[in-house]
Amino acid sequence: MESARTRRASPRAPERYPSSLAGSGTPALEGSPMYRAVPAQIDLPAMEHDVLAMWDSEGVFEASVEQSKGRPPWVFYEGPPTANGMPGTHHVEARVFKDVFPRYRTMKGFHVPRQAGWDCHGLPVELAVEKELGFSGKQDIERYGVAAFNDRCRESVLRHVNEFTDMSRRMGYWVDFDRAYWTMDADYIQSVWWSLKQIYSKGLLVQDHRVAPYCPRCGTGLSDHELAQGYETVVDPSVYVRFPVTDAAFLERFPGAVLLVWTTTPWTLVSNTAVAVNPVADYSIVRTGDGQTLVVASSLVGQLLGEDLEELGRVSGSALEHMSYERPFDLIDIPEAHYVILADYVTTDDGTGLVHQAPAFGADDLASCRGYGLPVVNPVLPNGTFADDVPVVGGVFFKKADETLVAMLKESGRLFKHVEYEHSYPHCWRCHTPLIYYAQPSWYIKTTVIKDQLIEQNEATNWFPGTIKSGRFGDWLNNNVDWALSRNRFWGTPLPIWRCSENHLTVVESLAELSALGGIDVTATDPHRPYVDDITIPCQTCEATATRVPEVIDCWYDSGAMPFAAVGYPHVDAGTFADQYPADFICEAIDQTRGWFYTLMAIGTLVFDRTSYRNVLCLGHILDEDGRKMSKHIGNVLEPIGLMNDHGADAVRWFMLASGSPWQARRVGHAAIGDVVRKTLLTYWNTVSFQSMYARLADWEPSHPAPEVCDRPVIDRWLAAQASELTREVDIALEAFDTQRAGRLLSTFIDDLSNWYVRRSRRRFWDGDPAALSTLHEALRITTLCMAPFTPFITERVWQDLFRPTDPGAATSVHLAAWPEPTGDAVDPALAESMALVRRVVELGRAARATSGVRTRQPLGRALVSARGWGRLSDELRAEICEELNVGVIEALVDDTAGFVDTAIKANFRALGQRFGKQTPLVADAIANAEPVSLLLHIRREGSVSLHAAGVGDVEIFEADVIVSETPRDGWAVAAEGGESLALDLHITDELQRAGTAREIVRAIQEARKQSGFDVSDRITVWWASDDASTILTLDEHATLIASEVLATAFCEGIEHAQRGSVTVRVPETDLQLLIARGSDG
RNA sequence: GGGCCUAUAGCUCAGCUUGGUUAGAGCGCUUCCCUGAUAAGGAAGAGGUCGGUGGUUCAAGUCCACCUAGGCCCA
Repeated sequence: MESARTRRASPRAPERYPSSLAGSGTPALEGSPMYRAVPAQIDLPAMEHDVLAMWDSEGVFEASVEQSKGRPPWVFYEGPPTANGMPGTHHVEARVFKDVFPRYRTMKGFHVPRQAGWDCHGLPVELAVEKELGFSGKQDIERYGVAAFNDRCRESVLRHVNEFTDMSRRMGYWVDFDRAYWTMDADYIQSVWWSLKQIYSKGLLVQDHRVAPYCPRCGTGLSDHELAQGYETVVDPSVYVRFPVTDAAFLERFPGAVLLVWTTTPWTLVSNTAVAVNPVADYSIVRTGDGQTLVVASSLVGQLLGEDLEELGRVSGSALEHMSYERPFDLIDIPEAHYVILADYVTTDDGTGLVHQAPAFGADDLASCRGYGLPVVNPVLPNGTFADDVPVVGGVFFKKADETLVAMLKESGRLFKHVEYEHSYPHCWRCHTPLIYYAQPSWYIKTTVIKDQLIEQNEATNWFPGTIKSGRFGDWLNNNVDWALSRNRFWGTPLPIWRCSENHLTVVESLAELSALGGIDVTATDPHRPYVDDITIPCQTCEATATRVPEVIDCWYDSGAMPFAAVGYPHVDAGTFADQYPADFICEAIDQTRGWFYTLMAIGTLVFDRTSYRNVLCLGHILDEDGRKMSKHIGNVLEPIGLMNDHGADAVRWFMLASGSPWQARRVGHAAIGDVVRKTLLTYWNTVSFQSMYARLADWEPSHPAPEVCDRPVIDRWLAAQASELTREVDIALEAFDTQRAGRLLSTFIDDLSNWYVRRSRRRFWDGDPAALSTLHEALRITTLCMAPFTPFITERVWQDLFRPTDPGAATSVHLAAWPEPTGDAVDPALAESMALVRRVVELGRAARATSGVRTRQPLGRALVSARGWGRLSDELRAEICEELNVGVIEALVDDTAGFVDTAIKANFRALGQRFGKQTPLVADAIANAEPVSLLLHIRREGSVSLHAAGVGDVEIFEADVIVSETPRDGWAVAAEGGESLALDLHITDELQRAGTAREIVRAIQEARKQSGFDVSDRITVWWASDDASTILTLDEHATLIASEVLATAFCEGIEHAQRGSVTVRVPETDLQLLIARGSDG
């Protein structure tokens, strides 16, 4: 025994470890199944770097994927980031969630391959390069050369890949970068081509018109993203125009009827094609005071036309459908048009409820007119002027035509009203030219055809949080519009459609097919522009030469195609795909609702008739400490690597997973993350360090025999049950993708472990009690395993120090271990409840101590408790309370009839409400008016009591129907909470007084030992002297106790004999003189 | 303009699904206690019209409606 204690455990050991983490670590313990020494202090970021090095050198990630081969797959898809910017803290957020569930599922026995990916194409990449080159439009790019431009784009994509991989590695995100997919790879592009051919062959890929914001000066369309930057407030004319009805039947009922139509863009009236009304709104036909017969929405009659009028009739919007009218201008030819159509988007809040339709210049207009097969006629040239052959306004810039046209309306008597209208209108962010919504030919995927299927697939998908499913995402599907797929750009997947002069189309699925069709081997050609544009093939219909159409596709299609394109399906690897479709889990932030989440589901449904994911986790955004969005502009960006090097990646991960709700916007800052370190990580670490220190001091090894759990002290049985419950509950929470709940369970358990179990059991650890060491060992093993997916670094460190060396069967990494099984027999709900009561009573005791002013070190004779369930507590549990509160005995406060306590009774509304409903307050009154002591005695004797409640009658009241509080009177310190109370007997006898002094002495010596840097196992000698009789008696009585508490091997009266250099100890409120010194010789 | 989310202590957030009469935790602040692992722990105090209004109910932070403010997405 003594030899073990001479081995220094050294709680003040250096902060850094021997850097080797592997099993061969501590040379002195080679081959010994003992714990490694765990210092109390730890530098978390430094420890994490050691763990990263170990994972690399032992290939732990690869091993975890390898060793699970053949097990049931759990499929995860990585949504590809665009790497042409620096990674930010929001990337860490998503990646933490993408990491924790694969790790958890791996522990649960699944095979979880994780392929990284990179999104390479798209307008943001092009814009970044344009900016670098100082370009201001497409003409610049064409002058520069598409090949050279695309080379720059390719290079730009690669630029920050290293920053992304470094950040991912640093945070412990396990994903396979070596097998990453790149959306610009030739194989990837050909998979996309294949899928587009599938969609084309189903008749769902078509060319049509698309209305998009367009800058007539720059000659280019603008993306939504660009659009958002360029809104400016302008004043436009707002005109109300008369459109005479020409429908004979309607005119017969309402002679001279005129549609009153509203628009803020008079120049589009030249192209008027139809008038839209809301099908379910009411429309009134009214005769005004000056004799006009007007048709307007009924709800707008008053504000538009005033009171002086007569309503001739009222019809629903749908009754007006197909009614013909005379258009305001007859400048261009628009055949088969000019009648009323129905459109849901028409509102009757402003305007007239009748909306002018020019399908070439409005997305809504185009969509509704398309439903009627109306023509799309566009008299405006790409440079923004009306075509020269248009009368009157030919050659005029579109905006400038407003003035002329309004004057013409006035002249022809069509103008009803003209006002100025201030609103925000999009302008080009480069040149401030007002944008024109402009119809251009475009390629569409007709997703509206599969809308019902999409809704069905969404029904079968689990969304976290669930509100997205029917909310944001469900709404989006319900309002589905066809997918405008093509872009008139350069850096993207080229649309694989070849067209001849006769407009026959040939869609190809691969370079191999192109080679076969063209008779030239082009399989080695870069499938990007401009190289692919040079390939021509004979038209499959008419044999004329076919060339590729000029467009590339929306890069969102690229990423949505990753389930198959990432493995080159079907050209490269059909087998892998079959095993990995659909995904069990995907996760991104909420902005992907209409991005990746949609494109994945749409493409999956289009090509394979089913969506590509089962469960989708949708994260809220990360904000700065003040709740603002992080942006370079404000300068509030948290740099992720720096954040992790400050606090450790584990702390950042824990924050993301468990602090606040993942699916809500959250504020992140240094304070919040530092909190995680102190509260959760260091508490866990210190418990580990504690276990290691005392196990090593006692030469204890986990393989040593220990009593069965059921034969151990009650607190051990309690902890074992809690640990078992922990693994079960965390499992359930993670199964439901609820990391917040899992995190709360874990941090609560760690708190219980450290601040209740260890606190209460310290003495047993000092003595090397195998039952205590064994119990804590197992509890830490379970905690470490359950926490491993959350904080992979610190748990790995603990695994290497405590569990790998002591169990020959242990996995070489915690991340190769299986999820801990709950031990069903250990769970005892009654014990958990009893312990909760014990802890509540202890809290009451502490509160009573605090109010009494008697410090805890001063023993007290007895305490009295009133609490329901007290009678069921075992003596063992009552003893826990006595020890913790330092009182001699603790007794129930029951059946008091001597006026020793005050008894108060309150109605328990929850119990009463269920039985009495509406009459609850009456019964509660009856309880309040009853005499509490006799009522309570009656209930306790008979089980219930009958009371008369006014307006109700006689009712039977049980103990559960009342909340009792009993509080002792004078001479007691009392605390009460929630119907439970505790009273401390404050009478201090001389004997108690001396016991208190003994405790003071112990405490003072311990403090001095600590201050002087003695090791916890050092033996000491104590010298003392006093003139006070009581103090001398105290030392006589308690010398043995004091000596054993402070590890004194000699206890000498007379300080004059003390050795040189011994330490003086001050004991407050005594005249005791005390010296101590290390060593056992006096 | 439309949809969704959010609003609880000075700050960060639980609690709301399943309504119950003293609304919790952490951080910060004040005072005290405890300490033989801990950067810890405990007690008390200050700090709340649970965003507002109305409704349902015996009873509303919790359910319903409307409103206000903020955020996100879309026009």
